[in-house]
Amino acid sequence: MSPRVGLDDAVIMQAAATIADETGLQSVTLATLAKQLNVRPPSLYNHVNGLPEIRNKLTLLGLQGLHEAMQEALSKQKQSDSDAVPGLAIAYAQYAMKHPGLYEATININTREHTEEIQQKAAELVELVSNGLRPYLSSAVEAEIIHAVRGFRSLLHGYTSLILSGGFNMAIDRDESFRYMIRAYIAGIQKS
Amino acid sequence: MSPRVGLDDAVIMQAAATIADETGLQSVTLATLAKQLNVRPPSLYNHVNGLPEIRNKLTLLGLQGLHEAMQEALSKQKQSDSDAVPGLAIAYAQYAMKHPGLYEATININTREHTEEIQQKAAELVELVSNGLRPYLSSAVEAEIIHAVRGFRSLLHGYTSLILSGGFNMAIDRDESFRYMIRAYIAGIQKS
DNA sequence: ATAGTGAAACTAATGGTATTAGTTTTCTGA
DNA sequence: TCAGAAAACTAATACCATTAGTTTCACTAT
Repeated sequence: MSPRVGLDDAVIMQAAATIADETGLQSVTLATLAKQLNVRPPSLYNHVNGLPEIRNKLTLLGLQGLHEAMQEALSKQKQSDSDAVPGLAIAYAQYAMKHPGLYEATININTREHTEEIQQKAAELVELVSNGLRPYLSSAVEAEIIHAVRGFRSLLHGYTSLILSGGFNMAIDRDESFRYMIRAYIAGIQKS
Repeated sequence: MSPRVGLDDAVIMQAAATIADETGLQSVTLATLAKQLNVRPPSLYNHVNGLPEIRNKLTLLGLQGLHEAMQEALSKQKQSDSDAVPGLAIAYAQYAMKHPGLYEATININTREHTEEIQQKAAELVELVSNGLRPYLSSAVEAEIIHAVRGFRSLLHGYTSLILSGGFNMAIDRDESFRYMIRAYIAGIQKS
């Protein structure tokens, strides 16, 4: 009756990530998860602490994925150092489109308690963007770099978030809009 | 036993908006709403069709509020016409900070069905931003205007969304970052 | 004034959710 | 081999939204 399904924290989170990306973050419940894994909901508590913990782990997975995607984009174009930022931006957006559920988990941190681990990973991401953006700025004043990074993140997140929410449906190419706004923003921060 | 509380669609939505702004959109439930209004949950169905409808109405309220706030910002500075956009941006952000719940309702349209009314109001908002942005653009090509509007909305939504999610906590003034990014973006779209 | 009607409240019940407690089964290592 | 820990289970509790069916109130027309 309990033939020891090979359940495991990693297996559970993999299933949760798949559900999140395929049918939306809000449909990651203990019920759907248990059904997917051929197990009764309470059994999941042997491996995981409850739904909030699962959500936190999804957030961490999303941040890690985003970080890896951008890191990879950076290393692939090390030659043309000053042109790294559009690559970063595209990597960010592509990851979000490929993993909408994990990306969504990355953002809605407001209501939840966030782990130390999550804080850490988020800071790494800021650091990465920061380094990518620095060559574009004439001033090396730390405050200006922070303003520039915040703006860049706002642009990236706003675009992806609006797309994932069903926005930008007019018959104009979204990718082109994305390239346009990145180009404009970069030009803008260089000017001042 | 049923002393005819003066319940009403408007009263219900007012309570829902308050709950949304004060304790988060996710805590707008029929249970909290009924408790707030001193009524049992099923009674609400005499006035409202269910939770999805309440959410849609909150979305509409948010869009209307946003539209009014930006419209007002426009009319208050009609003199310096070419400098309207920073005012629009500030009005947008201020409304979102003042009404975080309604603002959130404005965005998470993805999972829900949206009414014709909502589509309409959203289009009006785009139109308003579009008109505000037009004087800044050298080219009057419609596609470029759309790109510019999308970028502007992305920047606005990204900034407010990240703030509301608890981001941008470093000891650097957020308002200044906001002014920086708006200034940079405007400079960027003028350049090309 | 009062009877009747429709609206607005109610109670009760259903089915979904997370979570806890307590129990059984299975695997493993001594 | 067997004893204990780990991993599944069932049962129960406490929420939630929603529907059905019932009662009560307020108004309107006689």
